[in-house]
Amino acid sequence: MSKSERPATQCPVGRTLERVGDGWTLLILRDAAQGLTRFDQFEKSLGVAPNILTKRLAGLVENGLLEKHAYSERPPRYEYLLTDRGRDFAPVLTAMLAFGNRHFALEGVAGQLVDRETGVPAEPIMVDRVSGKPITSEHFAYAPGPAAGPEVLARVAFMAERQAKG
Amino acid sequence: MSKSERPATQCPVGRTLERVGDGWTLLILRDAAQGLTRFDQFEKSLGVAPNILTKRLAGLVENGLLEKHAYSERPPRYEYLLTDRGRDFAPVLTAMLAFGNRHFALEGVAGQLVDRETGVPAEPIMVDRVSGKPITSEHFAYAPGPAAGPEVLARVAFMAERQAKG
DNA sequence: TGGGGTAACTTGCTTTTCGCAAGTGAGTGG
DNA sequence: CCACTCACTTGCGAAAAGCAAGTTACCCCA
Repeated sequence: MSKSERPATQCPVGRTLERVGDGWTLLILRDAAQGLTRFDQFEKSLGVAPNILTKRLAGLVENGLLEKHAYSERPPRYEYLLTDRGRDFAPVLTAMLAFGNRHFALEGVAGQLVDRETGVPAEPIMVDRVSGKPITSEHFAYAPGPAAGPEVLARVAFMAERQAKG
Repeated sequence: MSKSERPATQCPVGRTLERVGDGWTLLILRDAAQGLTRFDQFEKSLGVAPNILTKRLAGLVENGLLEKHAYSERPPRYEYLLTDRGRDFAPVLTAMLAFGNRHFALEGVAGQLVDRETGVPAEPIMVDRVSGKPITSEHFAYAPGPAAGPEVLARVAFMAERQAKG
């Protein structure tokens, strides 16, 4: 996507995508969630070019999802550890995992989340933490928040108009 | 990322990213979920170049998330409608929305999901549909499925080894 | 009948980014 | 002291993205 200064969206999805909405970045986060920490581990696992990896790791550190930590001073060696923010990204990956299994597991499920105790595969869905209601368009709607600017308001207005008509 | 034939991952997250793991593609899906259907609506909303938009829409159609539907034959006019598969992608966007609001809403929340009846903002989390347990690494682990090949098995083995050590 | 507008693109060109290969620095192991 | 590991950087050609303009096929209005 363009690097040039586009006018900084307010949309929370857009905000997320601006920072981590890159293929390699998401794969790095997947691998980090599975316990990879070192440059060459990511390099081998992903088959990514080192210059690209350097950039993506720097971006993740800059945005606070990874922390660069020296585990050896001489020689200088680093590992990249997930921060709390990075760990908090897990639901996005979980949602992608579930979606991939539902739609792109042609030859059957290759990897899945299972209950540690029972071994039963999970069926991850999104619910509201408080009410427990599943997040569907039936129960929930996109609405402006306290900081909503014209961009979001216009979008919500469009959706409302659309709902009224059709 | 590279278009050249890399050896087709089995990882469900990887599978998903291969097909829709592109910034513009994800933004198109966001907009489609909010009711946009037409070429020029996406073009204006996203500020994306038309040649790029054409490619992304074609990719989404090819992967079965959108359907190209003629709403006028003369002149030929098309709209792009979410398929069931496309609608099923919503949890990923919801997870990104929640993540964005938790971490990148500097000046306050601009857009959020609210309960249609009560107007109370949702706090979307992932749970197992059957047991209702929240999807955390405490309760759930990544495990090979019936179709797991060496790639997934090696990854799981690595994670287990890592867990054992500390 | 003709000028303007809309919608959904395509084409051509420039700029940016990516991917690959090779190189570098600071060590460790034999 | 030679090979090897790790975490990179540099240089270069290829691929992709962005921009502007053009195209097709209508409809509307006077």
